[in-house]
Amino acid sequence: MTDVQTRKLTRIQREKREVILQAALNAFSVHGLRGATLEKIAVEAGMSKPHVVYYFGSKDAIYTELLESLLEIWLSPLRDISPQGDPLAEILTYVRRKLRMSQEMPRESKLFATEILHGAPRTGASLSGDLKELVDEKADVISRWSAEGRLARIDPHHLIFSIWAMTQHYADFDVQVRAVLGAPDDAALFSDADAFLTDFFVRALRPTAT
Amino acid sequence: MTDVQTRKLTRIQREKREVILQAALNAFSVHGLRGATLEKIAVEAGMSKPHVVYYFGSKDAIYTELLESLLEIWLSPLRDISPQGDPLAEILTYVRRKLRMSQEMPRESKLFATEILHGAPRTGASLSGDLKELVDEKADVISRWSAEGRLARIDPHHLIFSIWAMTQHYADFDVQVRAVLGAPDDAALFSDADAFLTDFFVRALRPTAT
DNA sequence: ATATTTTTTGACCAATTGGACAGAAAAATG
DNA sequence: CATTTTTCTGTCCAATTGGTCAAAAAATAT
Repeated sequence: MTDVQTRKLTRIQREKREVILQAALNAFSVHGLRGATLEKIAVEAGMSKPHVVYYFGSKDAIYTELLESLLEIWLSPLRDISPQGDPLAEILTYVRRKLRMSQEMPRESKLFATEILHGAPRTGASLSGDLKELVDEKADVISRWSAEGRLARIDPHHLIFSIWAMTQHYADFDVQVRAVLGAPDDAALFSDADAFLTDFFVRALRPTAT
Repeated sequence: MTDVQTRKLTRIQREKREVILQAALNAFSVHGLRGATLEKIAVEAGMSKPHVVYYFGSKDAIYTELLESLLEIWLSPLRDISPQGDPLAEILTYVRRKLRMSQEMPRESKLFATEILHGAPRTGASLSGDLKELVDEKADVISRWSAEGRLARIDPHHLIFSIWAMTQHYADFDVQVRAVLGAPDDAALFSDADAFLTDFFVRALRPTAT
């Protein structure tokens, strides 16, 4: 076997691959797929360029693997919305988890953002497949809540878009946010954002008294 | 003079430059600065590669010129928020104008998005300068409205961020939006988004009856 | 220790690409 | 018409870059 496959990996192999993936995440999230070079990734990973290729075969493969391995964790907050819970609480929890992910995983957020911004050439299938299915399912739950009068009447798909947009904004466009706010520290910024979003969504989603 | 400068341009020069800028906007908004090639821009503009260089000097110069020339129009809706108008109406108008810009100028939106996503290396000054100044000014207006009880009490900066995020989302991540919604036509999508955002911001911003 | 497999790299290559250059073509100027 | 200036392109170049290859080094197995 001339290529390191993903099937049966030794501990060392898994660690090396992880180091490369982290270095690649740094590079890709800042410069995009074309902007990041194998050279840079290799240097940051502390190994030679051919060694990186030895482990992944190509730059593209690293990028794709990153996206795929992150998709699961990326969607988990949405997946965890429970039809059994309290509607407003469930959605607020979702909003806050997404915001926390923006704070703790900004590189991953930017990786997805650039990918989709550029047309999602290697994610398109997932988008209209798994993602659409999951979103439709949760949209149904939200619709039911609205119909039962436990939540404001609102388009559930666009509601989900708005949550994505507002929470990811703090990671993807942090440079702009920080420039406008005058470079606040991370804790303060995300604390303010949390308060704002909570308040905002409570207002928008609380069912109107009849 | 060996380079075409921006001072005194003939009609023909202005037209040629405009053709190049349009071609470049197409390329940059899809592939980003590094992903777009001079070759592609030249082909799409219907001229040779050195001709493009003749007019702008470098690929970077085209990119920078695009950003600069668009900044003005991009911020105009925010600039037009009037302290004299009705608070809710002013903000709803702003939201709708931003949404319309997402619909009519998605390439421009993506151009800014990629630029900021990648750290705004050639826009940073504008962000913490002109942009911050403008946003602070309008935030003050919104704060006053809130204090006067004409608008919900809300953090004005984060409100502006949320408007940016939600409206630009429809342009920047349209691939994802369309995938999830099942490829609706443009008119239907933006009509729905308009209805959603209007309703959403009315709920969130209407002052609570005391 | 010896053989074998796996890991790691230096040297190299082909393709891409931004752009320099010289000069042709066209237009403006006299 | 002649000349000068502007517009435009074919050709070429140097730098970058993704990736190959042979072989060294290290680890593992016998």
